[in-house]
Amino acid sequence: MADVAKRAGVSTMTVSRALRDGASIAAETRDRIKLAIEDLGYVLDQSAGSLSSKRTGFVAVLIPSINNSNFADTSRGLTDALEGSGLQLLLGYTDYSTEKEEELIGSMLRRRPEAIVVTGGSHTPRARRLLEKSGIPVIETWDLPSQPICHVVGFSNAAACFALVHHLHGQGYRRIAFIGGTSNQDTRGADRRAGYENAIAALGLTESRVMSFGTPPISGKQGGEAIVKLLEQWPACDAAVCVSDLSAFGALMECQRRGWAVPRKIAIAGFGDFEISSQCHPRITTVGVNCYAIGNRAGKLLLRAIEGEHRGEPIPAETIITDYAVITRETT
Amino acid sequence: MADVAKRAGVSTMTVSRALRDGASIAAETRDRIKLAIEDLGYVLDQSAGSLSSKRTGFVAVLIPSINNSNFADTSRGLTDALEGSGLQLLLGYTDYSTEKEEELIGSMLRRRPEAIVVTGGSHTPRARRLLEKSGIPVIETWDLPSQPICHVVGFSNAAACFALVHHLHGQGYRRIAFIGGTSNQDTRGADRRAGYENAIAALGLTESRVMSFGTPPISGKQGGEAIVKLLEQWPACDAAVCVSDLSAFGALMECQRRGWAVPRKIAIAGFGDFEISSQCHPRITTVGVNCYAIGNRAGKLLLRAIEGEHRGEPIPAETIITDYAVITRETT
DNA sequence: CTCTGATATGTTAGCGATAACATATTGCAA
DNA sequence: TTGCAATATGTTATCGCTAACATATCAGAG
Repeated sequence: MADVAKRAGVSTMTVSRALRDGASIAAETRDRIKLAIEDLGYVLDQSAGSLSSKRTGFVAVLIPSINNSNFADTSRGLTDALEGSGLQLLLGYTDYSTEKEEELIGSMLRRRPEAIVVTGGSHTPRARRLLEKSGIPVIETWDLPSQPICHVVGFSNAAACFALVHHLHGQGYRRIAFIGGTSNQDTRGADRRAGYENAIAALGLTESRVMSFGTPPISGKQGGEAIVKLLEQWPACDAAVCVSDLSAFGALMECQRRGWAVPRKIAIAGFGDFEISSQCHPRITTVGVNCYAIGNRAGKLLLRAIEGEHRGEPIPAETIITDYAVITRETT
Repeated sequence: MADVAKRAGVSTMTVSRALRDGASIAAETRDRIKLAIEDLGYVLDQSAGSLSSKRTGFVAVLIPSINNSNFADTSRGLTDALEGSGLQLLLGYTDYSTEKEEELIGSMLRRRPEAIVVTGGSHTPRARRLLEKSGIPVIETWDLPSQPICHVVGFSNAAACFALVHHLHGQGYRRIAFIGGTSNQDTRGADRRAGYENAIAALGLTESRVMSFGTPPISGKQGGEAIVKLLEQWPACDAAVCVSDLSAFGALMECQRRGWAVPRKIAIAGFGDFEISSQCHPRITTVGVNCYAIGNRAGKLLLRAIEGEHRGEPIPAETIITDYAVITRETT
């Protein structure tokens, strides 16, 4: 920057001002500096700037997996909300593990993000402590934690799954099963299962049929294997609720492969409204959960929170509940 | 850090050493410092550290889209390769636009990454200049540029698509069409189309049938619409090569919806071997391109390059060609 | 008992930018 | 013409950490 300043015949402070907007600087000087920058191929060092200004321009975002169209949509919503704000996403993948999340939170905080967005409301005690003491706005998403750390943007996975089972009951299905992963690490999956169990009880259905198969997130392939095992164990079963659309899709395709009519022999429902569910044949009944909106509203909330923090007037903790809807299609 | 130092009765330098491994420090002192850190809830400020050590620990990665399982696999490969190295990905999405790429390269370089990975070999002139002058290892992936900037990890999209068409010809198909997006911004898509055209010419087939539909990346829905238009325009067409598995899947599902037998009425092939292609019914013939390996090998290359850079012995530009293979399944 | 080299710790001086304040310059109302 | 606010630029002192060098301590060889 000193080189640029010398070449433009100004001080470094003026160069610094030329690179930001909102600073008072003569148009002519700015042009001269821009020229010098172009000539020298200078690129601002933002880490140095952050150190001085105490604004890193980072937002830390932790999602369970990159390879999941739901979370991809959420981070797209976030990216879009932050467009033009000068804020940059620092993305991390937890692989559905709270231990990995804890580790990632640590390494993220070392970068001094201005806010942090996490997926879900269950964390290791240490992770929770780190978040609480971080001094930056924290947003928990994709869930409605009973004891939120700060802000929340999400919905109740249990209620959404309850609604889905209720809907299937309304369609006349009575022997409804649930297909999900084997672990409780995927808390959203566990919540959905809880919603299923609640619905079975509330509807007065006698038997709950839970087929746990594979480590979450369960794949399409595992969904296919699960439905075969399900029908072996409970041949009379007339509907299967899958923990995600991906497993529902796998189950559906396996049925087609075996010549099992869907929904005549067995109905299949998913969760998440992945793109694939509206495109495959037959189209899959699912719960649409507005992933993009979760990210986008979290992004907008976070912008307000950061601005508040910066002006010394922190905004109070907010809980934004996003909507979901059962989408009836051809598999039920 | 000064607080921690005071509490542990040492200097800040010793605290700094306690936080890195490889530094000479007494185990007892380290424990005392760790304790003080835990008590005070201190979190190292890495930006300040980077400024001093000139090592930011960032690796910039630009991919066209987050919502594409191919690129998701590539970044997973990268993440895995970098595991434990202390390097952190700085991910950016170009939306298949070179303008956006240029802008992103600028904002990434301001963070002083230690290496940068870009997708494809075509960039705006300014973007190219920025990369060349960046002074860090640059890796172009997913392509074999004729004039690489530095390192390359990829394959020839044209050759891979050529091989696919050749394979279809071997299966007996003669009136082969290509379904892709309308723009040339997606250079990998354009390369695949070129490979198709070359193959048609090389095989002595008389007519090339290119159905361009929608802005890349074309969706499953667009794939479905495209195959309908394709068969309207060229009813005798007996096989369709789609620019990606997603569009192939959409086309396949649309055929099923209309009761068109695949592959009897028309064969369908994709590109990329997305998970979906091996799970749907019938399974889709495609070209497997080893996305994970592209990311993983790029990651390992980059580690060597950074280390070389750091030791003052930059490694020479490398070109790693990853393999691909036509995977014959049930749609052809 | 001294000397040497290894190990452990401290001191000083930045890294490259910006905040905060100081100073020049300008325009325009009185 | 004078004075004062608004605008444009410069100066100085950090931001929080680590490199590089300096110093202290100690074990073991001679």
